[in-house]
Amino acid sequence: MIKPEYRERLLAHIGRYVQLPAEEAEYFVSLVSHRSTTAREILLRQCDIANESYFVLEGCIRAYTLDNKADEHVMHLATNDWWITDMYSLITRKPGNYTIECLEASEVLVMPREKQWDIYDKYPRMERYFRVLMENAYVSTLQRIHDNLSLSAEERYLNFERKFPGLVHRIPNKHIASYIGVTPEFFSKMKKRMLKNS
Amino acid sequence: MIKPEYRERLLAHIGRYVQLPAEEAEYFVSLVSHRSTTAREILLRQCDIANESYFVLEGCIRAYTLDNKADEHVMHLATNDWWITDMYSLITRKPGNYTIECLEASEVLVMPREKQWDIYDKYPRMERYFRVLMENAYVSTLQRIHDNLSLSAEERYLNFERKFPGLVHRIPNKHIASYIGVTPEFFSKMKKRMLKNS
DNA sequence: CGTCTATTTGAATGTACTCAAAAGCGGTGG
DNA sequence: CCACCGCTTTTGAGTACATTCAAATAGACG
Repeated sequence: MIKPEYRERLLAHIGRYVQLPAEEAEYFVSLVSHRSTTAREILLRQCDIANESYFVLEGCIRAYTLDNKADEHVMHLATNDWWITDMYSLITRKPGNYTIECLEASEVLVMPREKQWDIYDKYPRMERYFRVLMENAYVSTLQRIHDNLSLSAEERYLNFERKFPGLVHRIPNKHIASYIGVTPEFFSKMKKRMLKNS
Repeated sequence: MIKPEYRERLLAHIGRYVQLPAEEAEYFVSLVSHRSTTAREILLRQCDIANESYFVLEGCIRAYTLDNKADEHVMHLATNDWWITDMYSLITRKPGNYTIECLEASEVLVMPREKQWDIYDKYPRMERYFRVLMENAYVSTLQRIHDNLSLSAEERYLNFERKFPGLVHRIPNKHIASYIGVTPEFFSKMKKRMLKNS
């Protein structure tokens, strides 16, 4: 049984995107299970097929890829009330490129892929929920491309702080450097420079 | 009345993502209208609210933004059988940041936003079509972020040629430079270098 | 307390940019 | 059909932002 507080968190998230009759909402919540993780725990490995999505309640989780020089790139950071998964692998049923790792001990709700797909037929309004989620994820990813092209590293970092307040003090900074697209060394020098000029 | 060939093109596109009864497919096609455009014609201006999506049949259309230094960034290039719109503006009903411009005289099918939203209630399977489109758009946008972070400009250009075969000979190269994230000057030098080394 | 990882620092390097100017190209009108 | 005009592409020189590599320092965790 899922803690009522966590139930409410997920229901509130859904409610922000779509209106649901109580029956459907109950059914949706009945499909997820709760899971506690430790720091550094891996939820999905590169080359595995993603079978689940995770709704983050507490903690922080990253999804990263390796490029052909074996360098890591942090593609997603998820904290309170965000979904995280390897969408490519989830929709294609092929081995993915993402490793999903907990950066802190975390609490998540787990949605099995198969149940998610079943619900689309049973309750079409839930398909709308995920459509709208996808639309928003798509738009914010486009914004990230635009920012990478048009903003300086300092500006991207300021954006990051607005989007993830306080996260810089919770997780290794090299992951933040990777997320905004710079090396850890440059990130370190940049932060120092920003402090001096403020 | 839409040319049967164009009708088929749209139906085939839908068919790649979702199975539809003939009735629903007919209804869907009845919602779009055909439009011929000239080169340099603007379909949507920055700061206007997007009311339509465009399915490109012939020609080439770009969507670009301006950053705070008034530099253009080509966010989308659409050719045969791609949808293009300002998704942010379309879903939020707020003025957008994209200008959508035809780079060649083009043939498009126009889907009014309002009719698209209506159809979600009438035929839930169409909501699935757009959900799946969004999932794919999202995944390929993530891939673009990854490529921008991990590939050299040359590799990004080779990817571009694979994704848009022959387009380099059809449109001003400065747009391609912008799409892959380099200046026109650098793009020119890079192409020269690649020719020499091959 | 010791070990492992993360961060900082510095020097040298490189990739891509800016600015300016010349050359090329294409469309339009005379 | 040619000549012109405007836009695009090319070229070159100088520059900047960010990287790489190496090493020292700091911090976290068992």
